[in-house]
Amino acid sequence: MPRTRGPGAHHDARRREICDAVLAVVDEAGLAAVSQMSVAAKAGVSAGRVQHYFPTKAQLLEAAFDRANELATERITALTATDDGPRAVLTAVLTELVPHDRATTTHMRIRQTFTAQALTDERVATRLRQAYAELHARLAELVARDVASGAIGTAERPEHVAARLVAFAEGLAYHVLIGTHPADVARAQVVDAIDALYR
Amino acid sequence: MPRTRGPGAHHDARRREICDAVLAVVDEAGLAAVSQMSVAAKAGVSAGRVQHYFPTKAQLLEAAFDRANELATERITALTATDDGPRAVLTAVLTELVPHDRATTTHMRIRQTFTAQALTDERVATRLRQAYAELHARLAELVARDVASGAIGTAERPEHVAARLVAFAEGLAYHVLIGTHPADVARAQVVDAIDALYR
DNA sequence: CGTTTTCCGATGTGATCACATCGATTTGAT
DNA sequence: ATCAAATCGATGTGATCACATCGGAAAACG
Repeated sequence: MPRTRGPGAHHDARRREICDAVLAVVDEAGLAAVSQMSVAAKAGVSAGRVQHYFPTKAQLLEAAFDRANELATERITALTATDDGPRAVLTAVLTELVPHDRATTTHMRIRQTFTAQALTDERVATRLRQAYAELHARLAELVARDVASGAIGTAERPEHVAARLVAFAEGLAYHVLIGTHPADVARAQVVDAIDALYR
Repeated sequence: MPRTRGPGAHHDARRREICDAVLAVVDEAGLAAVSQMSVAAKAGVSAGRVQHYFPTKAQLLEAAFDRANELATERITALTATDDGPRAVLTAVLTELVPHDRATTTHMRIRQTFTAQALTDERVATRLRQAYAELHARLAELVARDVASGAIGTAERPEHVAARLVAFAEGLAYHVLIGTHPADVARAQVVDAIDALYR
């Protein structure tokens, strides 16, 4: 039995595979297309296995959303790691929200889908609020650092600046997704919004 | 037979009632909860009538989305009618996108839901793009007027300014909907973004 | 008034789904 | 090796759904 570390390493790996299959189905066909069958087919496993690891559909969706947030956090953390100063990190993170390749497009399609789901699913809503609280806090801290250094001069609270920039980038992102706004214009507008902070 | 105007006045009225019921179900329970049964119950009619006016579910959803866009256009037209100048109209329309009462909350919940649906439903996507093209054109025209008058000084194209402001207002709106951002702050931020144009 | 079309409620049908159940196999601990 | 737990495939079940069908009621029209 191949096991990399501790008991249940396979258990977690299989859960992750199934969650990734859910996210792939959501990306390609939306939440309505998610079922034991479709997920099992996408993951290349039996429907029984899906049911074994996620006895109810609600648990499956919640776990998949957790997985999406986990992936998002990884991406953001990677961008935050390169410590080129708050401005560079802010720019990197926020422009990454605008779909410009397969990975970012998929990511935002999934996010948009679950945001809609959150409107009528309190469990998803709770997770979404938690994810945004963390993102806003991270970015607000970057803003606060440059406010303290004097690079940013504004009376606006750092948390509000962060929330505003995220909302702007996501609003643009949705319009890019549905094709009503060019990705390059959106990206430039995000960069402009950040630059405006430093004037 | 009570008929107000021309043949089929009742026909159109009943279609509208059913579409409004769809929108009510979407608002309260999401697109997943839309079925002949749920819509008929919400409208207080028989399932047979729903099926008669909308033979397929796709037609029902498309008609409901058209109805939502019709209502949105009415609201915007009402705000545009009061000709207090481009700036006042821009402010009125864009702040109206931020949920602050029952009507605006419902409107944005429905919009968010259909935006997600558009990601995997090309018929809805087409309608969504058309609706945004009209909104952007309307707002761009207002911006262009104040650019021509010199009240707004910017090198940005009016269509891009309009798209940017809408994206920002909607991005904030979604965060207000899910409860990660206060409505009054969002509204003030929208007003600020417009004010920035006039500096 | 008659008839032709529209309306619409009721019922049927096949498909899909979430979830339960259970037997067989595999795995991990001792 | 042995046992107990975890895994997992297969099958069953009841519910829901979209949509088809059809008969009668109502309305529009000549």
